[in-house]
Amino acid sequence: MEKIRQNTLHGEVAERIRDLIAQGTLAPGSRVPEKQLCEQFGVSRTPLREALKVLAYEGFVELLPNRGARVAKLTRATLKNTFEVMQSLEALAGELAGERITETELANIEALHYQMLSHYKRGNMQEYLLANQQIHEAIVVASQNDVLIDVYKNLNHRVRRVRFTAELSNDYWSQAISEHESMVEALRARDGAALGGILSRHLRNKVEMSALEEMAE
Amino acid sequence: MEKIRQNTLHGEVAERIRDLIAQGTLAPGSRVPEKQLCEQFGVSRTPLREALKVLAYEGFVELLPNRGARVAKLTRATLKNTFEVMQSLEALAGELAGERITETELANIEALHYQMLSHYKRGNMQEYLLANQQIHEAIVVASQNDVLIDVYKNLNHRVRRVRFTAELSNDYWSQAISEHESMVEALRARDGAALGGILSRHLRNKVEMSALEEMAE
DNA sequence: ATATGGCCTTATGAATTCATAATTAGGATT
DNA sequence: AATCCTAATTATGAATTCATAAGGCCATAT
Repeated sequence: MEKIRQNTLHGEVAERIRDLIAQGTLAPGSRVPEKQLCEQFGVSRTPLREALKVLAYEGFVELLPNRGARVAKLTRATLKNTFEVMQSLEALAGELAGERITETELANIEALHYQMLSHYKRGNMQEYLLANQQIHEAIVVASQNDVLIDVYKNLNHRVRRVRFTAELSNDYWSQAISEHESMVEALRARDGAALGGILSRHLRNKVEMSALEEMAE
Repeated sequence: MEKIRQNTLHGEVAERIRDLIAQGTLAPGSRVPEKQLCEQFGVSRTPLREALKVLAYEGFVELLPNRGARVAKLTRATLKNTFEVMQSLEALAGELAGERITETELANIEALHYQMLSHYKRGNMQEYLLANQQIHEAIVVASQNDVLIDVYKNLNHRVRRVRFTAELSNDYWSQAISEHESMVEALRARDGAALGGILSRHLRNKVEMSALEEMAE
C-alpha cells in the first residue's frame, strides 16, 4: 500500500522558505523577493503567495500591506515568550506521556537518552543538542494529543534558527543531564505528575534561554 | 498616532468564513464552495483561496488535493485535546498574570466577575458563559505574553462553535462560581502560583468538557 | 439488474494578465 | 549642494485565463 501523496505545491514552497529562513539565507527583517523565489523554485507567484499567507500566520514572516512580506525578527521578548509557552506545553506533554506512553516510544527515548549521554561525554555539543531536542519532541509526541503536538511543532519551528547556535556552560550541561536522568526515570515509572513537574521547573529552559537570548535581534 | 490599518482582503475573507463555520452555515464535513462564496463576498477566487490556506493551517478546514476544502469536523478527541491544551495555557497565563497584571486589568476582571455573578443569580446561562469566557480571555491577555495570547485565541476560535450551546448542571455552576471567587482573590493578592494552580485543576474544564463533548462530531 | 467503462461537465490548481500602490531616479528650484 | 516634486519603473494585490483532475451520466456488457 502506497501512501497517497498529500503534498501541495504551496506546502512545498512554504517548507522551502522556512528552510531559507532557518538557515539564515533570508535574514530577519529583509524582504522576501517574490519574483526571485519564483524563479528559484520554478513556480508562479500564486502558490508562492499562498505559502506566504500561511507563513505569516505561523509567524515566520509579516505582511505589510502593499509592501509584501518581510522575514519576522525574533526579538528577545518573542523568544522568551515562545519558550515560556513551549515549556508549559512540555509540562503538559510530560503529564500525559506518563499515562499514555507506549513501550516502543519509551524504548526509543531511552535510546536517545544514551546517545545524548555519549555525545555529552565526548563534548560534542551539536549532536548533544540534537538528541536533547529529539527527546523533548518524542515526549510531546508520546502525549498523543494531536493539538498539543501541532502547536508545539509550530513554536519549535519558529525558534529553530537559534536553537543550535547556543554556547552552553558546563554548569548547564551537568544540570541538564541530571534532569534528563530524572525525566527518563519518571517515564519508566509512568509518573506523569513527576515528569510534568520536572519539565515545568523552568531551570532547563531558563538557562538555555539566557544563552539563546543573546542570539536574538 | 493612528494605527496602521492592517486589514487585508484575504484576512477579511478568512474572518467571514470563520463566522460562517462558527454559526453553522457551513456545516462540518461539507465542502466549501469556492465559486458561490466568491459571488457572495464579491471577490475573486485568488484571495478566497489564500484565505482557505490560512484556515487550513488554523484547523478550520482541511484541504483535499484536487478536491478543494471541507469544513473540519470537530471530533470528541480533538475537542478534548484542544481543551487540554487551553487549560494548560490558562494555567501558565494565570501564573504570569499574577506577576504582571495591571490595576486596570484587575479592575476590569473584577467588574466582569460581578457581572457574571449577577447573570448566575438570574439564571441567564448565555450571558453567564459570555462573561465567564471574557474573564478567562482577560487573564490570558494579562499574561502579557503575545505568543501565549495568539495561540490561545486560535484554539478558542476553533471551539467557538460549541462553546455557547452547552447545558450545564447546577452542580457545575456553583462549583465554577466558587472557583472563580478564588481566582479573583488570587489575582488581587498577585499570587500567580495559586492562580495557576486553580486554573490547572482540571475541574472546570473537565466538567464543561463532558457537556461539550456531546456537541461534537 | 447491476457493474463497468467512456464521455461530458464541473471544479480545482496554477499561470498569466491587469490595475494600482510604492519606490526610485532625475530634474527643477531654492 | 540640498531638497522637493514629478515621471518612470518596479512590485504587489487581485482578477482572469488555462490545464487538468474529479464527479456525474449514460450506454453497454455480463
